[in-house]
This record gives sequence, C-alpha cells and structure tokens, in this order.
Amino acid sequence: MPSSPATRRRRPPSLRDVAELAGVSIKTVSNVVNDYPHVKDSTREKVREAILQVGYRPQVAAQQLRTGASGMITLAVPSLDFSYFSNLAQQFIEVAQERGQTILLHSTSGGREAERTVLEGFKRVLGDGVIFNPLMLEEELFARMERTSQPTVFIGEHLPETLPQGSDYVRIDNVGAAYEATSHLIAQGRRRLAFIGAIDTAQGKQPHSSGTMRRDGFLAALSAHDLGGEPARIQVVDDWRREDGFAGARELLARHPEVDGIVCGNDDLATGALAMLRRLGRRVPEDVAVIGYDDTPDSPFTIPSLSTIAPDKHTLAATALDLLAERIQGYDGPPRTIDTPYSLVVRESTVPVAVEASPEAPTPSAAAGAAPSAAPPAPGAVLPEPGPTARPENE
Amino acid sequence: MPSSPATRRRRPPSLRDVAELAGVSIKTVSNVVNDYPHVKDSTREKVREAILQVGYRPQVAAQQLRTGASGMITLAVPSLDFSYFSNLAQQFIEVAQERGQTILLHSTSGGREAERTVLEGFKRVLGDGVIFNPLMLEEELFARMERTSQPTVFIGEHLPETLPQGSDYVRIDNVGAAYEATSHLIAQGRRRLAFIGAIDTAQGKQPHSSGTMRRDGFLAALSAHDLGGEPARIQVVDDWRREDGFAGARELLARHPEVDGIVCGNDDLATGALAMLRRLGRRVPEDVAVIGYDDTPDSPFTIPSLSTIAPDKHTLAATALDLLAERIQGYDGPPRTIDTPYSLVVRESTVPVAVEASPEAPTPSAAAGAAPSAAPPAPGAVLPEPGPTARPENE
DNA sequence: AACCATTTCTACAACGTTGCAAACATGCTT
DNA sequence: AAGCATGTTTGCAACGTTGTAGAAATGGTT
Repeated sequence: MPSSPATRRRRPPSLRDVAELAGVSIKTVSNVVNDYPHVKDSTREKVREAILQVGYRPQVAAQQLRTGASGMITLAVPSLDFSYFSNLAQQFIEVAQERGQTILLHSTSGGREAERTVLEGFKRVLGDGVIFNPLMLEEELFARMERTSQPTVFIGEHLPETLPQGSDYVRIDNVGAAYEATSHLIAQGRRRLAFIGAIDTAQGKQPHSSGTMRRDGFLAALSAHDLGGEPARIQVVDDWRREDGFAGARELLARHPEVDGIVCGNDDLATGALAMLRRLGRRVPEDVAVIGYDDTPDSPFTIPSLSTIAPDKHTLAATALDLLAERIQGYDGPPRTIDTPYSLVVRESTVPVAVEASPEAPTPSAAAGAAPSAAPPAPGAVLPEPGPTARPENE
Repeated sequence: MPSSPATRRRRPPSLRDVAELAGVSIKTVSNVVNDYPHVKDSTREKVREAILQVGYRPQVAAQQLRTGASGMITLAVPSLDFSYFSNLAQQFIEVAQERGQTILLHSTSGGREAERTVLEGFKRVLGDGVIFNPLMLEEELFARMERTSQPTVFIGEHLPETLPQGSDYVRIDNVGAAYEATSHLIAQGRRRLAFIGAIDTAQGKQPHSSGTMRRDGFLAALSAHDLGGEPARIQVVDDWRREDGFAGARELLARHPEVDGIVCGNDDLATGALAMLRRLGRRVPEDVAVIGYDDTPDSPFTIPSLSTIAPDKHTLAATALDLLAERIQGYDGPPRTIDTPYSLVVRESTVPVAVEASPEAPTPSAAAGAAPSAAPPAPGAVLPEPGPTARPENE
C-alpha cells in the first residue's frame, strides 16, 4: 500500500483556516466564536459553517497567553486513595465543570516535599489558580511565606492563623464536629470512650492538624459531660488509612479492653476498626459503638453501617471555587477564612439496632439527638439513606 | 488606611524580566532555562541569579503555543465516586507525575452526553492527548468516527472491534477474569451460583460492556464445569454502585434463595451485597460465598474481607501513557490494542475461615487454583497479598 | 596582524488568540 | 447630495516562548 508511513501529526485547525475558507478576516471569525453582537447574520452563518467544516476548536493555550486566563484550576490533594479526597475531588470536578472550568489534579502523595512544591507554585505556571489541601506541611512554612505565587485557596487543616497574601481559606470546624460526634456517643450511654487518629507528635507543634483538632473536640466533649476524669484513651496511628484503623483498634483494645465507644478520626480508620472489632469478637454497636468522620460513599455500606460526621463537601467545593474566582478576577484583599457546615449522620454503628423488622433501608438513620453548643453552622441533620451521590440533607 | 483597594493582579514574571535584570537577551535566558550547553559559566550564573530574584517560572501556555506540546494529559473517567476509578485515577496521576506530565481530570458522570463531548474532543483544545474510559456510550458512535481529534487511548470496555484512526486501546480480559473468579467459587464447592452486574439491556447491542463480558465469563465457567444446566441466576442492576449491589442482592435472594455463591460485577456491588446478606442473616462465606472485581482499596476491609479480581492498574496506567506518548510524538499508525494482566485475590469472602486461630492477618489469601484457558496475556496469577498500597496483613 | 574555527550570544519570526482603533458600508436625516 | 449616526468588518499589535540563522566575541594559528 502506498500510504505514507506514520505521517507527522499536523496542528489543529486555527482561526486562520476558518477565515480562509469563509473568505473573511481572522478577527471576524473570532468575533463569531465569541458571540460578538455586531456581525451580520449572513456572515455569521457562513463562518459557522466553515467552523464546522474544518472542525475548529479554540486553543486554550493561545487564549491563556493572550488574555491571561485559561479556566483551569489546579486541585492539589494528598491522594485519591483516601475516600474522603476522592469524594471531595469529584465534587470539585463537578462544580468546576458546571462553571466551564477544568480541574487539573495534582497528588501530593509523595509527602512533605511534594506539598512544598505546591506551596512554592510548582515549577511551571499552569492554570489560573490553586486549591490546596495540605496534610503534612509544617505550619511555619505557610506563615513564613509573604505571598502566594498564584491565587490560592487552602482547604482542610494544618494552616496557621495568618495566611499568606493572595490566599483564602475554607475550613470546617473540626473541634466542634468531633465534639458533636463524641457527644452523640455519650448520649447513647457510652462512658468509656476512646479516640483513634493520626496525630503528628513530631514536635508537638501541629496545633491545627485534623488529628489534633478532632482529638481536642473529643476531649472537650468528655470534659463537658463530666467524663474528664476518665483516662485519656487516645490511640495515635501513623496515617489515615483503613489499615491504620485496623492496627490501631487492635492496640487500643489491648490497652483498654473496657472501651465501649470509639471516635475515629475518619471513616477509613473506622472501617479498619470495624474489621478488627469483628475479628476480636466485639459486637458493634452492642459492645462497642463506633463513629467516623467524613461520610465517605462507603460509610452507609460498612457492616454495620457507620455513623459519621458529614462535611458539606458540595458547599466546600463551591465556596472554594467562588473565592478563587474572585482572586483570579483581581481581588487582592486580605486573606479570608470561611467555615462550611457539617452534620451528624447517625447509622447502625452507634445505635443498638432500632429497626430490624422490615429489612428495607439498610441504614435506619435516626435523627441526631443532642446538638451541642459547639459549632455555629452545623445543622446536625439526618441522612434519608440511600441517597443518590452521597449527600445527606434534603435535595 | 491609604492602601489601594484591590490592586490589579500583575502578570507573572517573564523571560524578558529576567533578561533585563541580568543584562542579556531573552534568548540567552531561555537557553539557560533549557540547559542549552553553549552558555558561558559566568553568564549562566548571572542569569540563574536573576531567575531566582524575580521568581521566574516558564509559562506552559506560551510553550504549548510555540512548541505544540504542554505535558498535559486529559483523563476522562465516569466518576471518582466509584472506588475503581478513583483508585485508577490515582495511579494515572502518580505515573504521569513521575514523567513530568500533568493530569487534567474530567468526569463524565453526566452520562452519555458528557461522554460524547469527550469523544468529540471537547469544545476547546487543551492538553496533548486524552485517556478515555467510556461507560455508557454506544459502540456505534466510536465505529462511526473516522479519526479522533486528538491522540487518544481508550481504556475499559464498551469499544468496538475497529477503533478510530489516531487511537489505541488498553484493556483487560474481562471474560477471562470473570471466568477465573467463577471457577474459583466452583473449586470451593459452590454449585448454585449467581451473577450480579449492570448490563445494559437497552437494545441488546452492547456486547463489549463490562457487565456483558463479565456475565459471559461467568456463564462460560458454568458450562465448562458442567453447571450449564443450572438456571441462569443473572441479577441485572442499574448501576455499579454499592446501593445497587444492596438492592440487587435482595432481589436475587428473593428469586433464588438457594444461591450459595455470588459473582459480583465489581467490588462496590459486592460491598452492597455483603451488607444485604448480613441483613438477611446469610453468613458469608459459610452460606454464600461472594467474589468481586477491581480490588479496590477497601476490599481487604469489608466484613468479611472480599475475594476479588485484581487488575494490574499500575501497568494499565503506564501502558496507556506509553501509547499516548508515542501518538503525541507523531506515531500515526493503525490502532493498537494491548491487554494488561490481572490476578485473583482470595480473601475471606470465598474461603470458609481457614485461619481463625491467631487473630493476626485479616486476609488469609490462599493461592488461586484453577487457571482457565482463556486470556493470552493474563497470568491468572496470585497476589502476594500485603502489597504496598492498601493491604492489611502482618505489619 | 590577519585569518579561521570555535564558542557564545542575539535578532527575528512565528505559534493562535483577542483588544484596540480605525476603515468601510449602510441607512437615515437634513 | 452631503452629512452623520449606526452597524459591520478589518489590520495591527501583543501575550511569552523557542527554532533558525546569523552576528559577535574568543582563542589559536599562521
């Protein structure tokens, strides 16, 4: 066959190609593409046809070069292998897509070094802004930084009081949420409570890490309910994965066999803990109640289904993208910090099987009772169960 | 305060800024940045300093415009809320990052329409190529398309025999894998087997969807082991989520209470099925054995831990990126199809608790027995178990 | 000192797009 | 018929980068 072997891939069609075919100027084509109003209907039609014929699509690179904006947002999270982050990333992608933006996903699973790279603005200028959820980074690093190299919105924890110029912060009241989770266990009559979480004890100077804050909320709830005298059953684990919960629960139960309720730092830990409890022959929730944090998509389907704290991830994503959009559009005021709501979702792992008669819904999910005087925006709502995506609440 | 209110954000520093500061030409700075050899050490030093001083970083947009390449790859998957896809996406991100590439993540959770957009090359030209895992799209659409608008690598199923010009295909032998999973159950003495999966029955013309192929492997195994006479216990569900497995198992057990083994189309379905089985009072694996497909990170931590088919996701990602890189570099030969390996992972959900004495390892994971005569490159191997990613076990 | 061969540096153009301002066309008013 | 207000179209320049080709500097020969 006489076909050329592996022809060189040609550049995609440009405005010029369309212009030539339609017999107009490049600018006119551009005007049609961008819906500039003052174009005669007949030419518009002509150009539209030519666009279809050559298969023209605008080149974002050239647009970005010319206008300075690309509609691309970098999202940097630790790893999609954490249920919480994959679920959160999906939220960001959906919200961004609705707004015509594209998410550039960056994983910092490498650890501190990878996170520092993000903070320093990567090695190349890519999108219009960054959404960054640090996990390991020392807080001093942020504090030391005068200004971010790109518009930035931080999410999650591990952030100092004062943020760099050019950044904002969307967070969740971790202390309040853990307080509420713990109070729920206490309301269920549990008294010998324990906490499992990854707490960086490196230098004792990570006062705002998720682990530390959730533990503090746990301890605060104990005190508030006159359980401050109880021994502090804090099980520190290395990471937030299921295997850490698995191993952590074993160690915890060995040291404190009397435990009748466990507050887990996140759902993955709780999932691992459930597996260990079963292995040890402890019934959940009869012998030991377990509550998680994150409301990951699998939490309704663990055995037993998992009570948990449900951060409003949709609001979180929307808020972060809002703030970032303002920064991109030129706002350069002082850093803003916004709290997003969460709610308590009660499932089987904390409530001695209320419904067992009709095997319909897998997760009875009774309403949360004790709403503590902790977080301001937390409704403390209920999951109507097998929701579509993973949202509790109405709608 | 006299500070200007919301100053306009300035453009990032460019080569020109560096050049002015260093007192050299723009091109010399470019040469330094790109490690061009013929630069005097003294100037190189001078330029390096200037780069640091102004905080210069190359602008990908300009590079892409000039060179035609950006180092960005679009990955389009249905949704990160499916464990398999978030796990897979993480693999892609890691492999891409090792190669200095950035993953642009696009979610087609919207359905057919969103997938069509991907197939048609989106509305704007963004990265250098696309990795696309369709889920809903009709196969005719692919077949009708002469050539993809960008270098493309398809992964997953739902693809016709002949691919469009400009694309390649990395897949897994779904039929063989399902055959192997089913054979494993049969080797365990199960005889009244069922299958749960999402099979698009719309027009009966999706012969290459995951659901259809896995079902076919299931049926083939039945025949091969003289169980073809058994009634076909195929439970069709709407989607691949945990809730579908939950509902599907209920319906299946209502219709076929005699079932003693279930092959699930994926791990999420299996997870849902496990929850329903427990609700129905069926013990797993004593009464009913369950096997999944995907080896998601949570499969070792379900209760009981889940036997499953483990696709080699790392190889899948690496292979796909390899093929795409060749296409981007100009290869324009005929479409290639490459199979990637998988293995059978045996855990508690199919083996009547072999080890119960020492409550150490949660996942006994015995070797896989029957290797079918199905796929060519599929080793039908055994996972050595405590893999690096998310396996429990000792440690 | 003139020559050549290197090594080192630079000017120019182009990638595809859009803002700007000016050119051209049209229709309406005097 | 000239003047003017619109409506429509266009040329030019610039965004930041790099390939090409050639200019300038350097060093070593004669």
